[in-house]
Amino acid sequence: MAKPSQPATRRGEQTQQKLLSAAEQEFGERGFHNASISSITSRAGVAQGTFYIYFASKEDILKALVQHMSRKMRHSQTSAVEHIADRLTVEKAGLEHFLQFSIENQNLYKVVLESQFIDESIYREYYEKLVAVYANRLKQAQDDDQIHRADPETQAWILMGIGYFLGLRYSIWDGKMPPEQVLETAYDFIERGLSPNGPATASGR
Amino acid sequence: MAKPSQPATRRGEQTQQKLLSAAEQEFGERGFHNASISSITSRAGVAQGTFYIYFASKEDILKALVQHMSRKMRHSQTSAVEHIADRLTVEKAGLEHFLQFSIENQNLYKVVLESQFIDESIYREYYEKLVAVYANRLKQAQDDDQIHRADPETQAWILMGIGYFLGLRYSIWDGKMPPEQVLETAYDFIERGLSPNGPATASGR
Amino acid sequence: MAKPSQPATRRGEQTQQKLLSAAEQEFGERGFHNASISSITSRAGVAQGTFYIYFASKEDILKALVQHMSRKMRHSQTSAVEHIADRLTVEKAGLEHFLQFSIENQNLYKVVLESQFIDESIYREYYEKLVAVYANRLKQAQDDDQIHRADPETQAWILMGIGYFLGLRYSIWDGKMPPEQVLETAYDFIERGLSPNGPATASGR
Amino acid sequence: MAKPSQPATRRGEQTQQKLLSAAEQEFGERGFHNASISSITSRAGVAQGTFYIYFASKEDILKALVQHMSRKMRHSQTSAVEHIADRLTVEKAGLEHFLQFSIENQNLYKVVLESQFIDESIYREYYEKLVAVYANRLKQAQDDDQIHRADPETQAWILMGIGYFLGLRYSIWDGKMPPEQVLETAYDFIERGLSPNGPATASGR
DNA sequence: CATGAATGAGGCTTCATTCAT
DNA sequence: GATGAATGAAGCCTCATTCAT
Repeated sequence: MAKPSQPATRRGEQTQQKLLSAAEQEFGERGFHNASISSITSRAGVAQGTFYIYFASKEDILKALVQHMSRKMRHSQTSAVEHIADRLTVEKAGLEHFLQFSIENQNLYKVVLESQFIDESIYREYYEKLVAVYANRLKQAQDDDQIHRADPETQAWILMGIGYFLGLRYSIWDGKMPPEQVLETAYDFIERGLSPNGPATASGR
Repeated sequence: MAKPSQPATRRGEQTQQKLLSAAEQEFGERGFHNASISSITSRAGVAQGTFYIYFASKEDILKALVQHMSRKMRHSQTSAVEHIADRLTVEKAGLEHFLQFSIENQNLYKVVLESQFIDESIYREYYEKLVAVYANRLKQAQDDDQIHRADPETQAWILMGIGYFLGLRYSIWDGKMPPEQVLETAYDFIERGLSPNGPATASGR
Repeated sequence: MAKPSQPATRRGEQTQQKLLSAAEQEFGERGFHNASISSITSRAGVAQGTFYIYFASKEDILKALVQHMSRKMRHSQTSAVEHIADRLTVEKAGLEHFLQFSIENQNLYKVVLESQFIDESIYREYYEKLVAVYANRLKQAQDDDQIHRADPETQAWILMGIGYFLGLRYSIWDGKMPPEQVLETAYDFIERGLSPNGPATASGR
Repeated sequence: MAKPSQPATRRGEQTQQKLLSAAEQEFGERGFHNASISSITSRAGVAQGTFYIYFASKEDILKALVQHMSRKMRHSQTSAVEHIADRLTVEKAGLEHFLQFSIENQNLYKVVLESQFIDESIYREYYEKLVAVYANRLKQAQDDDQIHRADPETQAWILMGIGYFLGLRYSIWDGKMPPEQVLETAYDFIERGLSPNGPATASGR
């Protein structure tokens, strides 16, 4: 019942890694509920019982996977844009990078999405941490007057929403980057939405 | 195995309805996989076997539910905005309406979201039909020069993405409409993103 | 519970007939246990409940089918050979006729064979009645010194056994009459086995 | 879904054996369809789930049983007659041995018979392998001019047919060897049918 | 006579988890 | 650390039969 201890030996570490990789594939391909521990151990080439040396339960390994993806995604985002000076460009690059990352980590990404139906808290945590990264970036940009001033957290959810659906539609369903015109439209939308100079509309808020 | 036939009597129709409502609650509250047919039939006040007179399987009733929600959502969207003349206002109203609708139909909405992990095709169908509604609306607005000219389908996915995450964050997680400042930011973003007059940005496209 | 009464009207008679034919097909094609009453009624074009107007249970209609086959088979055998004078020829013709009959009544025949695993008594009755026909025929032939004198009932079981396996192998499995050389060998074996003049063997019994 | 692997330990082997014996009894006594896995496992003294460690399904264990019987029967036949020199005597001894064997292995034998209605292919395989043993024996006898020359495979089906019905009638239904006069008649029939010296019949083929 | 909705018991099968070796 | 046999609860689904209309 107690959380299994961390591996003490190199061999143990390898076994744990094999289990994580196997679970990533199994969950990604068949979904959490259709996945079975025995499939995971068999993919990993270990006996069923071995699983419980490293993970307390099926949900436990899911959580580990989501948290792993959480770190990976945030690092990926950060390192992808940290060298870009222009803040508007940053957000467009962030989207592109996210789409690329989704393609390359399809299984892990699906695991994250599905986690909301297994344990909402790990899913919320994932997005709340990610939103924090975005919101922070946006807040700074606002302070530097490089983007439009508004609630940065909401801006972050919006950007994630855009990425989410474009990612679903293209990265997950089609397995490839969106066509040029789609990216154009998306970049354009983001640029307009975030640009510090509002549109000269009559209703001009 | 044969697809259950449609009810031939009034009584049958009522039973089928009771099952659909019961499934909506059960799936919404416990999720598809934790839901059990016996819970559904017991909520509906019928015997377990009765379920299979009307639905071929657990997945079959899920599909029926998603398709029901699909129609309901599209009608709701359409009728909510059809009397609004200004096209930019339409899209903002559409978002607000969507968020309200999500709160009022939480269970059904969760069923839709989860369906992607049970049968991707019904989930895709749901969103592709919905996107068509939006894209059509946007295309016309473009033709009337009331919104910015760009790929209307992508604009539709973007708007849905914004609604999706705001809906998840507030309607589903918090069960209420987002606070004023969030809506403000979202409306603002949409208005800027769609406004026919581009923002006078330095990077000016 | 009580045996359903015989149909009183012409319409009822037709419905009963439709059910019997449907059951013959259904049982023959899918086997007794995989057959379902609802399939039978649906083949017959009547409602499920109608079945129980004519038959007390699933086993009841099986019994009716076997008894029908029993009469049909015995009539067929009798009428096929009654005009043949030579008693040895009769038995060879009986075999040929049986094989032909098995092909033409495959479904019914399979029903008979399977009945032994549903209700042994109806199966026994079927074969005991059939053996009586054969044994009677053989007894008379012996009395006329036209075949070898031995226990006629055993001779009957033997002839049925030969027919049974040849029927299984060719009529049921292959759906056609055995090749010439097989029939030759079988006729020859029967002729030798039954001929009034024993073989001139050393052990000559 | 994956085919259960063979037991890796002695304990596993024993459990598998217990399940096979339990199934033999259960199927033999109640028939395949009335038999239940839970009855089998309870007879074997293991939990229900244990069954599926060793067999993929109810049909799978049936198949294992039929194949087991197939080997047992063929070995039994072979070893029972291999020391007999006279080929006619061999076939008569083969029949007697078969009848005895059927009594001693009633349950297993019933399982074989019923298998034809569960999976025809395993039933066919059973008889085709058995026929091969007989046909081979008969072919050699013909080559040695010890029996009548004819299609040996057909002769084999005929001998099996004789055994089949006598076995059904006496071993299975009555549970004992046929009375003397029945055996006499059968032996006589076989001897005449197979004897190298044809009967001096008028129609003399 | 006929309908078809309803029943509810029963069975097969899966699988996360435990534990003795 | 690792194994793999064993558990047993739980769930989906089928189907013969009944009955009100």
